[in-house]
Amino acid sequence: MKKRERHEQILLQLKLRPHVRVAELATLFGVTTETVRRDMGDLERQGLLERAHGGASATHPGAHRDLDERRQERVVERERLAGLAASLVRDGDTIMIDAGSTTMVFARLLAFAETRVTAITNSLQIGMILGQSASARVILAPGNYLPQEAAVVGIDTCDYLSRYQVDACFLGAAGLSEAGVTEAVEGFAAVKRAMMRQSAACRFLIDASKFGLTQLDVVAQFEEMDTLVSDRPPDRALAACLAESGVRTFAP
Amino acid sequence: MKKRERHEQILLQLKLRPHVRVAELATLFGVTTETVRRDMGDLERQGLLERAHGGASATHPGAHRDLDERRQERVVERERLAGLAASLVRDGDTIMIDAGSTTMVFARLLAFAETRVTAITNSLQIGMILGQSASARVILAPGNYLPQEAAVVGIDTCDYLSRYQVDACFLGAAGLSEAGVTEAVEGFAAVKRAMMRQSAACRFLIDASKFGLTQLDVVAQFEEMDTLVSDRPPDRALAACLAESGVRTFAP
DNA sequence: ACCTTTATGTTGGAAGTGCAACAAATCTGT
DNA sequence: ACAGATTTGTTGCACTTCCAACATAAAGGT
Repeated sequence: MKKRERHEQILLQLKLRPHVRVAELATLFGVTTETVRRDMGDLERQGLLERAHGGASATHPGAHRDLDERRQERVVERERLAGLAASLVRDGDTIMIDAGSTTMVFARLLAFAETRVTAITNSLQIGMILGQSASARVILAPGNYLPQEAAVVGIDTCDYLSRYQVDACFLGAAGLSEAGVTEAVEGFAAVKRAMMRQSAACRFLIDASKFGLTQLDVVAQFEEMDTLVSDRPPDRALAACLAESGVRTFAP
Repeated sequence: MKKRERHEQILLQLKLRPHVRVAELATLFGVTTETVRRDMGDLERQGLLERAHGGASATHPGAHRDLDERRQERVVERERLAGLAASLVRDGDTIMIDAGSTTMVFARLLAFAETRVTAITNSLQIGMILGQSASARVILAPGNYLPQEAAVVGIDTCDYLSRYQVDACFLGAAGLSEAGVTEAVEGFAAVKRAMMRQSAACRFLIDASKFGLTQLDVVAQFEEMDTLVSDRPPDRALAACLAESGVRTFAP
């Protein structure tokens, strides 16, 4: 087994569980612990994992090249945003949840709060997180798997969603500007629109760093939004657009 | 600083970085390493973190303790079995893969071998593993999410599967005896049967520890099996049954 | 084939960690 | 105040891991 293979295997393992041990991988690969240690050293220098005593951990999902301080601040703010959104869900609600890093935090808080919900999602991670909670019922949509996002998209996904009618949908987005809500990942916009069609209320979870950005796919006009949840109030121009279309905005 | 406070702090830290160390937290909190160790033990029992040598990691979204534990067992045998099964797949094949710890290893080897396949599965983990491979196309079935197995089951799952026709299905099982192939997890048997109906060939991946065991749900009679892949040849009686029904057996 | 570079294995001692048993301190309900 | 439960600290020992230095093996280029 070559070095390159081991490196890939280590990273693959870390996608499946948060932590691997040096000794464990050494026996699995049939090499010395020192070799695994060196492998981990290489990968750590590339920023692909984080070393720990006796093993290594996956770098936090969604950690690209942001400064640590910003990353921490963002976590806190995103947590608050998601907390606001979670407070909009009541026991017994049926909801749809879109794939995304913000909605993932939302799902975790929902699971933690043990809100009794039935949730339909196209995100595998969100399904797994919310599925941990005994008080949640999770239904996963089918479709073509998108590895970068750990979600499914495509016609099957949209078709399947159209079989349900729920109280509300919680959607993330990559941009919010005068053009409306926009998305960058191919296939996501269609899924979001499908979810909107099947929901009595449509709530967007968009953190302030997305304000003013416009991406390729238009997901929704202002008129189609019911609620915007964010970590900061939008600026003048955006706030005017939102108010004009009667979008309720939640922000600390 | 009270216990509860420390617990919250530990979890907060784990939201900011993937891994914390016992010693580090001990000095931070001003308590003994033993205390931190106990705290981590508590939190681990609640499934809120994952212990590691010298520290703890955040539970990875989508990591599963029972599955991880099961994966630790019989690694070598399972690897060999899965390798045999993977060698039965050719470039361009369309296959269905059942949820299970053995089939998960199979999927990993398939991804590693970069076999060009289109795979349909009801297992989220298998979808994620195989989806990593650029040469695999993964289609996920919908359904009710089963947290213990990280898979979906139910009528939707079976319905959806019936829309496809594939070259082969690769199924695990909890028991193989004179009664045939049997399964213990509720809902799995129906999915396996649905997969069998849509496949030209039906291959069972069953390690030798399952020989002689009979579970509640009968998945298949011997006549319905095409191939058995295992890590050891079955004993006399079982081999006779298999031979009589023309089941091809692969075992080292 | 040769040399150079790289990768891997081996070793021994230092340091870190886990565990269990016990003791001390603190909390809790009556 | 008291007894009992819970929590925390202490200690000793076994085990694991780390690190650095060196030896060996494999790979790659000319």
